[in-house]
Amino acid sequence: MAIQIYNSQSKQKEVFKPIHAPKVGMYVCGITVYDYCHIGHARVMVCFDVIVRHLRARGYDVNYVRNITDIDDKIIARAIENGESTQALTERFIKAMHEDEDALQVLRPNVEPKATDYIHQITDMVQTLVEKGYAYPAANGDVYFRVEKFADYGKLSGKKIEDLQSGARVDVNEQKESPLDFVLWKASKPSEPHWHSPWGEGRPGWHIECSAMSKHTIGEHLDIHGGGHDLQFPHHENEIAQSECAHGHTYVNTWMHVGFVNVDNEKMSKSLGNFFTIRDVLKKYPAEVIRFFLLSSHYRNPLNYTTENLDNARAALRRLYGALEGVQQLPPSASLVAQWTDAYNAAMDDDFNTPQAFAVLFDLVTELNKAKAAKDVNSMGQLAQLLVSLANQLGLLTSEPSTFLQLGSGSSDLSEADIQAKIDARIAAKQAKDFARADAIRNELKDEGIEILDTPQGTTWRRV
RNA sequence: GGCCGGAUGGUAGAGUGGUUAUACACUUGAUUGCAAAUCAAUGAAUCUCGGUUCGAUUCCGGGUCCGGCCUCCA
Repeated sequence: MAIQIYNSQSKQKEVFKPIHAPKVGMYVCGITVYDYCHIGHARVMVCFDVIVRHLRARGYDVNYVRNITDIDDKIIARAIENGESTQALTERFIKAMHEDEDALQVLRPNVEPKATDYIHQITDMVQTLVEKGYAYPAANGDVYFRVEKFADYGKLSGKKIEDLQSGARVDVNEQKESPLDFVLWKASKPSEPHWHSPWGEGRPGWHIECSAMSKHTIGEHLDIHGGGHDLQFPHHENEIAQSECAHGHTYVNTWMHVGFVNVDNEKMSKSLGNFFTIRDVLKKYPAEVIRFFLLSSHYRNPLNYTTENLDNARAALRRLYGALEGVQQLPPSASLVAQWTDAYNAAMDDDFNTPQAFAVLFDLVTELNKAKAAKDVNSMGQLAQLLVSLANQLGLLTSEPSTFLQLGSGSSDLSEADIQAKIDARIAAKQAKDFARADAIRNELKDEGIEILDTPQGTTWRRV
């Protein structure tokens, strides 16, 4: 069964065929590091993390590259605002980004190239484009890409050059031959960070860094290139123009774009100011709940950020962990593994359908709970281990069940020892048939946000 | 204005040319000292108007509404 991936360029699912199987070259546009990452960034990180994990689980040797934009207008502006160097600013936020990713169980890409480490490769590529006539230096020291020279311009986003020209939303810039032309190299003011180039002191334009860095970390022809949906145009369109004109052949086979996280059904974005940072949300919800939430909708669809949806994710995750609680895991039989792994892979092979994969996990939970009810120690042990191993492929169920279930938002002062003492007292009361006392203790705990569960394996507790 | 995507039960969210997942919530039964958890059963949806078809939620066309891109954005 082959993996099918929806290609944004062809607008349909295609059978995935790497250029040099089993190797896969995959490049994802990362973030511009001048602020903390928000939940929209988290979605892109988590979705591509799951995509890479699944490709690897299916036997591919994935070279996963995700860049870091560490020089641009906003970085310069923020650094001036803060009275610090751009380097100090970007290093701080790269560190913060890694902390957020680690919390969300996002595996690091193989390479995280930074634009400022590839200036030479960038100027080389700009030089090539100038030599081939696809780019031109302007009088002020900028270098622009000549969009009309590239016949395929618009093939990714479905836009036509004529439509774009009449759109009139492009900057009027005297330096450009055409308003659609975009900057490859920007002349810098003396006070700004700058690098030497054949066209004078300056810094790279945004789009060119990805063309240059993908070439030098993967190659001229990528299997997969991804990013947020808003990058499709103009960023990815411009990358295609640069790379295909510089190299003279196809740049990317499969384009993947992750849908937005919305707030009140509107795109969450820094410019709209309606964003929630990952670290803000981590104060309110366990990281795993956030990860589950981000994967609960298909990656291409919009995802609405609401407390209801986060709470729902938490409740769903509690069902998964609840099934594992008190079960001694056992190695599953080959037939059991085949049955459930096939179902799981069928979901994930179909354009990484995580909601469908979740459904498989929950079906497995139902079987596991049945086995628990029947006290079938052998079945439940095998099903539990299978559940954990499949969920682990999604970066989920990586905690001990009791650890997750006892995490809470409640602000109880009770220590675990206090809780255990009350539970012991209640058990004693129950044995003495003093149910009024037992219930009183249970209510005391409930007021503290602690829920008591009497199970065949003994009394356990969790936070509400 | 140009281009693109979406509309599924109370909520979230998949698949499917015929019998529609899964989760949360609701109802009933079993279980429990009573609960909780769990199991079982039940209820509950495919925006609208046409077309193709024996049959459309699914395919095609029109409409309505929502969102995105066209300017920095994940």
